[in-house]
Amino acid sequence: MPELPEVETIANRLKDLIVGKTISKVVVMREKSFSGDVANVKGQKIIDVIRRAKIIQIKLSNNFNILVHLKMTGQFIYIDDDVRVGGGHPSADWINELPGKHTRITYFFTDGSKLFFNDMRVFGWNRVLSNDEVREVLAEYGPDVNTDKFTASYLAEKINNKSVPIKLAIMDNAIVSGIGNIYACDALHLAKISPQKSAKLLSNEEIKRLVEAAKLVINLGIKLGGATMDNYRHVDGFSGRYQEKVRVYGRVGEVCSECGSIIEKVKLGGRGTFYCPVCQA
DNA sequence: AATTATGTTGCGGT
DNA sequence: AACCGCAACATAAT
Repeated sequence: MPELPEVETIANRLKDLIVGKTISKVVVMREKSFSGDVANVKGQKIIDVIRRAKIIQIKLSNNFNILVHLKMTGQFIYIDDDVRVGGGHPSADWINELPGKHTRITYFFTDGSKLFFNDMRVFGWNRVLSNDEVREVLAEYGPDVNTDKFTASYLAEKINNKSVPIKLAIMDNAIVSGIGNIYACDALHLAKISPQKSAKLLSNEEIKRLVEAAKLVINLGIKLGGATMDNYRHVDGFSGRYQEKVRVYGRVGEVCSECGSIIEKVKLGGRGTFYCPVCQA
């Protein structure tokens, strides 16, 4: 899935586009992508769209919500009267053809506009939940990486007895929310810490550097509208630009911007992990 | 053509 | 309990 910057970009744009609209109809093409009662969304007005962790919360006027996790390949594409917002023409077929092969849910609004939930791999979900149920779900997540609650002392306390590689610790959303594979790799490179290093062996100095680096790369990601490595698109179909600034993610065999060494790739927790063997020794 | 990888996370096993 | 590996699924790349 999109990580925090990608989800933030989508939630912000969605807010501008659909707050105030009323849902007239929901068409579910793939049951696995949707749970809850359609009756609780039909006829309801959208009063807000916010992001928490990597989750989008669409708040409805009846105190219910559509909670959405995009997982790996989920995407929202918004169409107003068949005119693409922004007037762009993204080249990918799965965006030009709507509903497409991977459209799992379509939300129809009373003004004729539509919101498509596409999800190639069908890992993502849309759940209709009460306010209380939403609170319960979100309570499982650690503080968002880009908030003041995520501090060096907080992280130190969370990892001081964890022997897992530090990269897996910062990708654990119960510890800190919002960091996925791309930004984990890049944050560790910026902080000059080996992704394999056991979490509990980090010095206080390293923890401080890591927290600052994570905030920096995540905030840069937000500023650039996320990273479009593959499936991620903005709500109106356009790409993000963080991939143009990526430090190490996906750059195996290329040159480290800091020292000129060749970037290597290993597997950690089953995920591709990119790092500079010299800067992050 | 079969194998491997993919922006996530939750499960079942050790 | 902490940790590891893999499964959920579809596709593209090697």
